[in-house]
Amino acid sequence: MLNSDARQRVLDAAEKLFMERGYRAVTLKDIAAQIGIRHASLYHHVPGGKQELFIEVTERNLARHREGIAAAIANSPQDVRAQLKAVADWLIAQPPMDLIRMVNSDMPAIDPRQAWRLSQMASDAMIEPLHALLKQAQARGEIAHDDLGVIAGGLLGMIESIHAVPTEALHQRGIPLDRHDMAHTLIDALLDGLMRRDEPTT
Amino acid sequence: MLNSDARQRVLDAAEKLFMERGYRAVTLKDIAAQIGIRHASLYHHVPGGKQELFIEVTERNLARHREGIAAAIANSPQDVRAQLKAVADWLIAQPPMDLIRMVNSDMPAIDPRQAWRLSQMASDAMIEPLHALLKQAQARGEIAHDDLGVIAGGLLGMIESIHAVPTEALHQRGIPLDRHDMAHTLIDALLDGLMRRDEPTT
DNA sequence: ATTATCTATAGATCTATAGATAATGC
DNA sequence: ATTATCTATAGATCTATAGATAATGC
Repeated sequence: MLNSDARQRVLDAAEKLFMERGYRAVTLKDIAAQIGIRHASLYHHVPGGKQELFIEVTERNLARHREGIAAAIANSPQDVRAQLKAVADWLIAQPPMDLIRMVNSDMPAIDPRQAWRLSQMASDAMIEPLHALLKQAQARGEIAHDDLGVIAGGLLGMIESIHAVPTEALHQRGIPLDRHDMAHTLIDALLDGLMRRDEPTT
Repeated sequence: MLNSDARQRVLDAAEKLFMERGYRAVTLKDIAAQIGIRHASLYHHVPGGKQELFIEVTERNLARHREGIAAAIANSPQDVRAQLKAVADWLIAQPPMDLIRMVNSDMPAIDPRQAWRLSQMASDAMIEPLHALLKQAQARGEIAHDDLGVIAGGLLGMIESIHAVPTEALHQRGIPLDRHDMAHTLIDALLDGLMRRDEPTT
């Protein structure tokens, strides 16, 4: 069986660790330890070794992101705010997608052609769907901006930055804003703007 | 001489590489190679070894960020937009400050007490100055929001995300938006909001 | 003289392979 | 029988130390 249950456990553990810490910061022993086997046993499921394992699970992760984002949008009303919040909720529930680390640390460590391919996939899976969402909202007249590509990237970075808030920090705070609330706050701010608009004089 | 010229070169190279790729992804050999010496020679300047080197240059980098951000603000007019753009210009000129990677990959790899200390420093150097900037703008009546702490974090993530745009991508584009222009675009968007506001009927 | 670098090497860790043993599915 | 795991080990790489050699500053 080329796609056994055990193989999936290997891929799941590898995906979680690689996405969380990056290619070089994860050893095969770490991955094996997480599912309670010896690292040599990994090769039975992934004969290609560490690099191929990384490439496979990164592809898998990006494909899931593409689907998850698409589903979040599809299950929301035709409204930028609702759609962006649905996307954010989905992203927050995932392991961090650290594109800065991917570009500057992971990609230089693997085969350049594969790196290029993965970078393309990342752009297609993460930036493009957001860009499309924004363009459609613009077509509907909800928003107005002429650099929506740049906005899509910044929006993603803004949402993902919530993954830099350590988990404990959320519990020990006075008013425990959870990650989803934070994401919604950021989206509202970007849509409505921070500038104070003078109230119409009553 | 405890602070020789050669020692500074070591720290500079280490800082650049560690900030770019993260603790585990940089070897002492990488650092030595960048300044054209053998890795064993590093120990003459940094007897504490890799971990202490990482801690020292991370502290240094965070201190520089604190100063650089403060200076950018101090040299700007009292205006949120100008101040934020000055901060962004400074950040864009620095190596990426990948807080997601720091929290999830670098910090778990070093001594927990040092990790806690560095995390505090990062918050003080990066988030606090932005938070203070926003609070003052609010006090001046320029902006209005009641979660400026969250906004400060998101703003930082948004600006830093520009470091995920590969350098080549900037050159091969039709209209070559440079990183500074992108940062300014994002700041304008956050201040003004994306929502279309109906023009006053003429 | 002191400071900076080098060569050589130890010991740990990491990726990967080979071949034996255990578990599972007919 | 086939699939999954294990032990043992090779070879590479990594951090770190020791002691020799080269460069520099009086």
